[in-house]
Amino acid sequence: MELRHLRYFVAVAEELHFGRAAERLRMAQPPLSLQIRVLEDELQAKLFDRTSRRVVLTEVGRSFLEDARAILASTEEAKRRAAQIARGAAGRLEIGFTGSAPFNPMMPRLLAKFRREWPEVRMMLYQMTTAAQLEALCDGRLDVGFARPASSELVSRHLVVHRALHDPLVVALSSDHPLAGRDRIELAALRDEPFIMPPRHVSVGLHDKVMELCARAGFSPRIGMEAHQIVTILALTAAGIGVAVVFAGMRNANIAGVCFAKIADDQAFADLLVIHREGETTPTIRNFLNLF
Amino acid sequence: MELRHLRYFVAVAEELHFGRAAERLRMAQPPLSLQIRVLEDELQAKLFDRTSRRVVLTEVGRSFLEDARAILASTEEAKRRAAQIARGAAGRLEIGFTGSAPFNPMMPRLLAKFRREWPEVRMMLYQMTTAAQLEALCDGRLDVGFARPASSELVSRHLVVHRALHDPLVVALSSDHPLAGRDRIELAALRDEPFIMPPRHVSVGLHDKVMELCARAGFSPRIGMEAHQIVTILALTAAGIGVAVVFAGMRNANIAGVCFAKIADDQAFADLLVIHREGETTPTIRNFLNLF
DNA sequence: TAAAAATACTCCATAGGTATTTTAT
DNA sequence: ATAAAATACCTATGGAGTATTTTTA
Repeated sequence: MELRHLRYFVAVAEELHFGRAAERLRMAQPPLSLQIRVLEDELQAKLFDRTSRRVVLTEVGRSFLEDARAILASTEEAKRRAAQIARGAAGRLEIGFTGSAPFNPMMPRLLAKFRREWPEVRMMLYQMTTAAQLEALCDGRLDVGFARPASSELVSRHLVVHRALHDPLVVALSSDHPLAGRDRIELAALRDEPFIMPPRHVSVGLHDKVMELCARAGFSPRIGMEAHQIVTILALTAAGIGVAVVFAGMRNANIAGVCFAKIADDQAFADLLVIHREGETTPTIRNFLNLF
Repeated sequence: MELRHLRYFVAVAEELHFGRAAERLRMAQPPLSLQIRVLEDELQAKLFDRTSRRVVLTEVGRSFLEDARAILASTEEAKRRAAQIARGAAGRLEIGFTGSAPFNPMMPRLLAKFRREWPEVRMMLYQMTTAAQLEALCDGRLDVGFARPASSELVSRHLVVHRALHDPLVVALSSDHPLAGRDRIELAALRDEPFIMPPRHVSVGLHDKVMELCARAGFSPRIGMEAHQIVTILALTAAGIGVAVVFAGMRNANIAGVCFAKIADDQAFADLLVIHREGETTPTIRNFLNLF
């Protein structure tokens, strides 16, 4: 059985006349009769009771007409959907992001813009560590990731990065801290403070960057405590347990008892990157990247 | 697009290997590659990203795979359903019956038996006058009818009758009537009683039969009242308004205050007939008639 | 008898086969 | 170097056309 048989059958069932149906199908009547017979043979059931004077649907024919119409409609729908996805106007986009990414309004704004332009694309959002995102990007579980990998994490992977945001690093201090309220401080002033940091394996980029900045300021930071989540780190600084270096976007976290101060070092930044597979041709992904 | 394309596509999508898919489809690899390309051309979208080393589904391909599987499953389902209806094992059976028919357990029992043997067939039941049934049978709105037509009603219609039940006619009397309690009475004994009857246009068969029986008993009945429904006629006899001749099955109506008596005339019967179209070949109808 | 479906046959488009080349790891 | 897809070309099945016959209201 082929869709042709269904198309022919529906035409005859609608016209109840082989000649007119053939005309509508732009073909001759005999091959149409033949194909209907072939269909009947395959179904092992008569679809029409026909004499030379009139053609009527049998009970089987009435049932099969509904089914045939539904199947033909499904194929049109499938074609339409395929074309839509090919244009990037439908389908799914798998998006990874680190816990800190959405605190800067840039990322939420970007997602909103994409939604506005491509409302039929389902955006799937997954909070993941940078390392997990790189892994997932490589084996196709993610399409784009928002993260701040150390350049060492990118080597030999077929990934491309794109700077989404120039994100300065700031110092987070308890409001009770003597330096609280300063607009800008030298890292060296914090040489004796305990630092609160993410474990290196969770956030290689930030960890190494802080180490590098401290080294340049002439000291090696004492790590007072480690916490996986940036918001946890901020809560700990609010409690006066130590100081931390975090992304400027975290000012938006609005955690009570925390003050922020710029760092007097022009290398004090950790840009937010959008990461995707090299040579990715999926239109949905291309549409997303074209928003920049 | 033809179902063949979908079958081929699903095979390749499942094997992710043109050679193996071709083997599974019992065909050579080159025509398979060609047909997939034809499909892609029609959809105006690539379904696979393929190199000579590996084949992977594109986003469009993943979506189209779901659709293709669903469409192929629908066609199988449609074929299965058609075959079932062709065997008479599914579909609908339109059944007409006069108000009196179900009072004899024969008809309910028959329906129950059919339901047991062909549980997937939906029986549609319509209470209709005999004349309406004959009309509906002729133009296909009914498949079988339970009625007692006068033979004059059947002339020149392409209908066939089958005796479902030998149904004696009995006299219905009020319990207060002097003749109440008799097992069997002569119709002549009722010559002075008002008769309660259905209007002739509603029930030609019963009306004419009563007239004929009375004529043979040597009188012409005085029609005291007319009522459309047999149960109404019985209620009126219970009230002592007159006597009536009804089908023996109506004893089961259990209406208080009514007595029944056999009629001393061997022509006092009005068999219940099953009526259907001549040369009807629908398997559902054949299955129903085969229950006799 | 006339309208319409079925049959008989013919033809050619294209699905599918075989042989070979290209490509990517 | 090799496995696998693509390309080139050929074959033949069967879908569609034309002419004619059969059927039934």
